[in-house]
Amino acid sequence: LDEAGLDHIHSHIASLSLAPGETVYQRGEQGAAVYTVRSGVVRFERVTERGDRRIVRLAGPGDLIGQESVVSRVHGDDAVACTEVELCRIPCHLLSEMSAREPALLHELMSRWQRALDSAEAWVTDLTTGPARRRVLRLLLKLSDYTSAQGEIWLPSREEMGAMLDMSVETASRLISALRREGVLQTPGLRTVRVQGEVLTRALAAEDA
Amino acid sequence: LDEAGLDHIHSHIASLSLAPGETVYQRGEQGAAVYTVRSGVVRFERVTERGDRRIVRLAGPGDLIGQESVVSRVHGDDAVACTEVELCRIPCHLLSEMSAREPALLHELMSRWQRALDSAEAWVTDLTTGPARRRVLRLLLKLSDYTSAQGEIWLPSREEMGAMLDMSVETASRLISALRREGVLQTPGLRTVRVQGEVLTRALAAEDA
DNA sequence: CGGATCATTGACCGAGCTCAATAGCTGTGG
DNA sequence: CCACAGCTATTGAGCTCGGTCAATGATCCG
Repeated sequence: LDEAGLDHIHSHIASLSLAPGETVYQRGEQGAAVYTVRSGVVRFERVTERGDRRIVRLAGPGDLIGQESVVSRVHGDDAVACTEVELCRIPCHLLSEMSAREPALLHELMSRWQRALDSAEAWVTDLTTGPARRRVLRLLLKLSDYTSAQGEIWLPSREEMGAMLDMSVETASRLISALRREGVLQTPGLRTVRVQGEVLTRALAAEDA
Repeated sequence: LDEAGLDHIHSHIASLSLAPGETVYQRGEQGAAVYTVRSGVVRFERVTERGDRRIVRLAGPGDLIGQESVVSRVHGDDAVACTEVELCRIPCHLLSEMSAREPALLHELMSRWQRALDSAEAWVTDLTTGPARRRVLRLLLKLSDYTSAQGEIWLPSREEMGAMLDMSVETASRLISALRREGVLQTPGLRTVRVQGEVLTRALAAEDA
């Protein structure tokens, strides 16, 4: 890409930051851009027929979100910031322009789609299977991918955990408390958790035995 | 596309049919082709750390499977025929050739990816949420999308239902029996089921109330 | 006909839900 | 600076849904 091209691109890419709870987009909207996550965690949620929220996937640094806009599909879920989040907003028309010049970009785009699909399928096996305690441990393992520079991991509210793992807030709370007592995790702040990967892995192995 | 082009394509596209239980591909393999489903139902399954099978998604007529091969990713799950299945096998190199000539094809491909992602996310909200009876009813609703020409719907074995809905075979059996007694469904054959959409919808509404 | 596999049904029990009370934390206004 | 209101998290008590174990039918071949 030449100099003028880069300028053109930058002038159209906006970076934006969201506070926890703010939404990137909502179900049913027709988006005009895709976003890359620079920092923080974004959740995708849907509402069941019965009316309860269910979190179906997470995205973290490096992930692409809102791809459906590229194929002119309306968003199928709400995308909401879980933590402080920094995003890059890339308009779809820009993406089209760029990919016309650089076909490898399309390959990359498809690759991201597959990554999202993978993570949605893994969600089912990891977080909706087996006893509650195991699901909580697997969630912690997944969240540890999003460890911050200071070595702290975002700990969802109990209600969020419930929506991710399909359990009541009480059960989530009981299990986190139990793990704290057992020394598997510490909670320096209300929304942060610290675990030793080693200990977590051992706890999971014990669970799966 | 000209005449010669079509010949070229047809000479490379093979249609194949699988018996129930035969696999299209396996986890970890590096596929060289994608497949479209012409008839029948294909399941995608993964194995949890603990060793139990979990079905994470289904594909039916019109769906594309094995897209990950396009971006040179190994398959993340096993694809297995649930029923008698007819597939079209499209080698990836052919897909590349064609999409170079016809860019709309790439758009279509991405659209299929999004459809798969959608269906994986819907799986979580529909089939892993709430009490067992509700999950069974929602599964029947989903399967009714694959109703055959004779108005019969494929009914999974109880073990398969267990792997889809994360429940024991006994619970699946009990619930199917109960629904049969209540007149919500009939099972003319062991692996086929007949339901009135109307009745099913009402049963679900009662459930969600 | 005998053996194998899958579905059904029963009895019992425990994980996790519901309801309810208590404890912490945060912000707001006096 | 303190008191109070509004959340969220924690903990307890009791009950139910669904799991486990086990026995009995139903089907399908060989």
